[in-house]
Amino acid sequence: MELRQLASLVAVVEANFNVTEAAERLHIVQSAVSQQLARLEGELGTEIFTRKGKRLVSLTASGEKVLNYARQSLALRENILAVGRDHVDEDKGILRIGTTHTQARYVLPRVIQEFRKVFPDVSLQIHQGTPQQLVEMALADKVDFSICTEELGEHPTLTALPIYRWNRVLIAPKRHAVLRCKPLGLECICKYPLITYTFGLNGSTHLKSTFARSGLRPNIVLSAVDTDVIKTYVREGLGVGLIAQTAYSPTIDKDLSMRELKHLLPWETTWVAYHREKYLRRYQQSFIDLLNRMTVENGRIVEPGNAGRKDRR
Amino acid sequence: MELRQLASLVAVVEANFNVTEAAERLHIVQSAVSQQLARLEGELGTEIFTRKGKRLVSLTASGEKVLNYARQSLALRENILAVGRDHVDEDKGILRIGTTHTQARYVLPRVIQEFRKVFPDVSLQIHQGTPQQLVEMALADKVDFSICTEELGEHPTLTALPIYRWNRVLIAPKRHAVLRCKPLGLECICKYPLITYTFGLNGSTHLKSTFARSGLRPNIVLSAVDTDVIKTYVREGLGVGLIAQTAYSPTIDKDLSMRELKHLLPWETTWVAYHREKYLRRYQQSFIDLLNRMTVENGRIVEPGNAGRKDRR
DNA sequence: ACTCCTTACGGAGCACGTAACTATA
DNA sequence: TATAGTTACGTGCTCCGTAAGGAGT
Repeated sequence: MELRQLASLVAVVEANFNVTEAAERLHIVQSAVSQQLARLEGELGTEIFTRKGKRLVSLTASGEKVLNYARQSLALRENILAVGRDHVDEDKGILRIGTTHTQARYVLPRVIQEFRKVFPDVSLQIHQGTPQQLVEMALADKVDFSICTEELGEHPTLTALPIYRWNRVLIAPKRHAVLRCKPLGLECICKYPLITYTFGLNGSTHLKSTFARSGLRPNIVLSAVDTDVIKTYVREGLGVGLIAQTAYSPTIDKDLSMRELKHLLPWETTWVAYHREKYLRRYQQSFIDLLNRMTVENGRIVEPGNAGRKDRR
Repeated sequence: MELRQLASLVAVVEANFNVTEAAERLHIVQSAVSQQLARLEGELGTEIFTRKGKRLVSLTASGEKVLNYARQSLALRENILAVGRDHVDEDKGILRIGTTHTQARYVLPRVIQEFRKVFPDVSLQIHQGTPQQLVEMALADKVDFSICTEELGEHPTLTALPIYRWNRVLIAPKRHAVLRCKPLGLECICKYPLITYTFGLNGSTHLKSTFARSGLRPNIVLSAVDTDVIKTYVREGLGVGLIAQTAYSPTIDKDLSMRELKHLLPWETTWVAYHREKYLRRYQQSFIDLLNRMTVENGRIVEPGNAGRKDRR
């Protein structure tokens, strides 16, 4: 039994039991994949797939077990290859980051700039997705690690590290009625149509329950995955925006008024997470270290990688 | 990179960097192993071994990491093959048990008899060793699981399950002076030369500290790994024996007097343990289930596999 | 009719074995 | 000098590709 055969098995499953597509992903012809599968089943003396005539339909009970082990084997191969690449040139390679729009747009630029100074020969890939997708991507090694606020902290096969804590701010067009509320409270905010992040993104899960606990039903007229979209509609006068403080820029957004809501809304933690068994190359570890040293002051990222405020949590 | 290459790497390390010996274990010629290693190092682009001229001396830093992953890969291959064998004939195969002399001689026979009734086509292998060796054997998959009283419960990469609790009895020739002690206490026992298990076997670690805590220094004139050896010397009049209650047979040992010491000496737990990631075939799981259902009454194994006393722990 | 999988067959490459060479103890 | 490892080369097997055949939608 060789890894080649296990790779065929995994590829076929990931291609929804379409052998032809699996072959394309493996950059070999379809018949070769068929042969590997036949060889594997022959060697194990058991059917891995259930079939309908010649078509593969699903996995047998044994097949499920084998698949599980096969995936782990291939992950180990990746680790071994990574050890090799690290040794050949430990400052050169690819870094694949999975994250949400908001992180990619407002948080990561400073970190990435810092990272590029130290590792100019590492090419960066940013893969965007929902928190659920980011978990999948980290588990399947489609990305080296994922960064976002939800989902990451809970999965048992991911190692998750907290990066920073943040809260929301309210944004509204200058002279909007909400700005006259003194003091600014939840009931007051709820009087106006709200625009905020789509449920399940950027910590909106906690947000919802906070309003619920106060017995308030916010009127969310629009939700978006994307802070820029929210700002746009706030500018259009569609409503009042609730966005991450890190996403508010006093210079770019000077046409919008901002109010902090730290005292009203729950704090969120943004995490970085990677597969528990993954070998991290030196520069990957360095990136995570940079994230950990990242300092947030008044919701603005001050200086990743310097001494800064260390007592952040 | 294929498993064949990783197998060569592991074999060489396990043969103390002797390529010739590794080749013999793999049932191929030595040059073939050399080639596989060269191929692996070539593909990784890194030296795995440090060399003295042509001879392999040790692993490099990368080599250590690779070896670690390689071992895990090969363990996964074993699991996959086991899934296959389970499917081909789930009641047929080999069961390799690692254990100490005392377990093999006094505890396992009843369990094994029961097991053979259910799985007549499983061939059994008993491998004996010290608790330390048994841990190694379980970790390296030289045995399917290990059974003994010490060491097993602590190792993090082993799954350990308690089987039964036991204590020691005192044995002495009929009419020996120690038998006249009423009540029988530790001080009294310490007046006579003692014969018991060698340190690190059959729970003698706890035994030592119990005497120490009472401020007593037992005079252990002979220690053995083997209960039968202890009995022999007790019969010779060399001293008083402290053995596991399960190892005393009223019929065979009717020339020796026995006294329970439950109230004086610490209880020991005998464990079964296997590698945390190991796939257990059906009959292996069944054997462990049998061990778990094993019932001990007055230190005698009553009936493995029946209802019996279930409130044992 | 089209897609998809299997099987047969041929060529290229890889693995293993033999053997000659080289280096260490 | 004996032992151990590398390198060279030949043979057989594996793997991949092409292509034909059968099975499902």
